[in-house]
Amino acid sequence: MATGDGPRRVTIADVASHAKVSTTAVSKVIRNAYGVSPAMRERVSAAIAELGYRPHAAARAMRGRTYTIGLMLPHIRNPFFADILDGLMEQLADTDYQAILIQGGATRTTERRAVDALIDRQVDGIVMVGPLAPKTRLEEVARQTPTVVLGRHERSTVYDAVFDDDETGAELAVRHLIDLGHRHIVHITHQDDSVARPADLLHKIRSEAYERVMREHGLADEIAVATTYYTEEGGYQGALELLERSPCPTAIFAGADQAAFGALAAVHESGLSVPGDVSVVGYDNTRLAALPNISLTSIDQDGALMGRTSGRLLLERIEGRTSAVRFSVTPGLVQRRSTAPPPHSARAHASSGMDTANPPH
Amino acid sequence: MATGDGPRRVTIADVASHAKVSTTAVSKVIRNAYGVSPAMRERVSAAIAELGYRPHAAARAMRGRTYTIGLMLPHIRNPFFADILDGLMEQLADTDYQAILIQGGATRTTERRAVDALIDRQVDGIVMVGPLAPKTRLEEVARQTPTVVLGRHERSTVYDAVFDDDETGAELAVRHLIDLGHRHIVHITHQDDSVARPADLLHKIRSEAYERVMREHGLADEIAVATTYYTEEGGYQGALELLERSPCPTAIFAGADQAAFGALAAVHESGLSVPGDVSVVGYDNTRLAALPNISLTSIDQDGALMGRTSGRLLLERIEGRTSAVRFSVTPGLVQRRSTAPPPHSARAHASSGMDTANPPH
DNA sequence: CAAATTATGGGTAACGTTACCCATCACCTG
DNA sequence: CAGGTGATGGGTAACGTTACCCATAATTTG
Repeated sequence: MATGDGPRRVTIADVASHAKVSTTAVSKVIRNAYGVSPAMRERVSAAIAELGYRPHAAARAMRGRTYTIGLMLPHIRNPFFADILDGLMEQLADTDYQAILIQGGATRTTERRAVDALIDRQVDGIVMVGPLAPKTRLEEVARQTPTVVLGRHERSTVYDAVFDDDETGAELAVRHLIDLGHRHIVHITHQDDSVARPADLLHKIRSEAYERVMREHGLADEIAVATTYYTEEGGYQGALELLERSPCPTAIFAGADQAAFGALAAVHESGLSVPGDVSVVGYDNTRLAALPNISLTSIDQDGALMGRTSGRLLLERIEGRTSAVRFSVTPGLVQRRSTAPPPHSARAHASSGMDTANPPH
Repeated sequence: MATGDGPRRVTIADVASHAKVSTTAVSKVIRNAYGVSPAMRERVSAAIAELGYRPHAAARAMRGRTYTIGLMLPHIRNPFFADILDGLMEQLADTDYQAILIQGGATRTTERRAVDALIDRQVDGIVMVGPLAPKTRLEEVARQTPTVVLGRHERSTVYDAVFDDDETGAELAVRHLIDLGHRHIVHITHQDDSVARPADLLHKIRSEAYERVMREHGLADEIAVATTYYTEEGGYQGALELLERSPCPTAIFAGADQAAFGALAAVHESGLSVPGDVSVVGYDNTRLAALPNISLTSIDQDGALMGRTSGRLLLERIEGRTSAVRFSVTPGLVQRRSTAPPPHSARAHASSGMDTANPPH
């Protein structure tokens, strides 16, 4: 190995000899453990400051805590996750804990590798955002390390769950479109290779709520779902596919803002206007949705609150709580200019279908 | 501590006794070290597979490598960073290395804490994206751990540098606006609390190139810079401030797409149209810029390439390279519909052509 | 005032892995 | 065939920290 290691790292032993006390004493001070006199604390703290000592997290990992929380995100591109991270870091700010992120990717395999990496690095707690793994795997992880699962709905006794009421959120979106007078309402959902029970995955819940509400309003025949991905590219492809239907849909409910952005692009490229010809609703109410020239109607869920809560629950677990907690946030509709009543029956579309140019890359 | 640790972790000793060899032998096999016969390799591999052994990264950290690369990002909200991460992960995909991320935040203090956290966790290499720290600090880090600094321009003998030619990029942007006939061109830059030499920070380089090009075209008197942040909010505030000038600017060059998005919002809110009244140029060419109803002219820099290169350089350093490498990518202008000639004092060019940027009303 | 209790500090053995070195053994040389 | 040379496998001591336990001093109790 080539690490031209500079001056040797300051260790607990250096601090101990400098302060003329034992390493045990130093360890107790830095951990705020029981059995240290104020004088001792003072003395050791001074030595620590003087030498610029920092505990070696990797060494701690062998014996005690690492003061590290691992956050597994499917992908960092989705700005909604930034809200979650902000919340988590806010919660951790006044503690000794550090958050590290790892990208889980789009498949169970890559996700597993990522979470294993977290476990191998001996993090004290794990937050998994929208994991694909089956419940058994989640519980296996949770038995090794305190875990919060964010975005899944199943009930477990070994991990805590934080989620949005996706059922209600999707219902708000579809109802909003129906109330505006739409009937040809289509949906873009997310494809995954998960083996989890569909009822526990947020995208399944959203898409099933879509179908349910449609049926409840006598629109069973209008149900059409494109199964692509909660990404721009996925939304773009899904919308292109759905816009070829006849009659052409007048409203698209995308399961995530990212997908809605792609859908907007597809609508525009098809020569149709939003919301003149097609209304679009997203989910997550990311900041981008509020930009005036996107102005996307979306379902708001409080990502920062979810992040803060995840952090809090993890700290509680680390401190010893063993009972499982479920925390649910309530979504709300934020109406913007991407939704409007459908065009009147006798309307003339610009020729649809033709210009399938380049996807936004 | 409450970790209800499940079954004890499989260790190298378990593998050794199961395969009836020494722990040393197992260690050699998993590290691909010299001195193992094919038979031995076979035998140990079988035992590893059978027991589902995974090396304990935290324990490895005490002796050898952790096979971990740490990526420090100022903030994950900027989608440009996702490109960098994609590149880095692509480069690492076929190796044993894992990437972990850490958010550095907006100040030197938080950044320092983040990078220290990486060092304490004994990562084998660090990529720092747009760090605020002074060069001395970067070199201090690099002496402890192989380091790539991404986005800064200074020359160092202890770390590798990967960056975009920001000078050229900014020049492309400003020239483009000048060529279109603009004179009242303003700039939005990023504020930081760095103590680095201004000439080494990418936002300084961009803003100085803006001023230089303006001067070279006899537009010294038109120079106006808002110093906010490379964020949506920053771009919004900066644009509001700049739009109050008299005469009103006809073009805004934002130092980053994120800021440009905010600027677009501000322009719209001021009742002005893009590009009818005001042209806007961004930097980074993030995917969002390509969305039809944003359609932002931007300077493209290949983030994935920068990420891949960072990974490669780090692996080389870990393998023993000690000389310093500098890698520069060349930016290019991607013209979209957010830029057009300035409105003419008295003429009937009446928003010719592209009215596209009108928000869906 | 002796005995019991509490408060405080330190010694030591791990934790799981790897670097370094040594012991063996088979195979070449000349 | 003695001595040398690789190739292969294993023993052992760290790495920096903390949990557990014990020793001592200080205080309270009966």
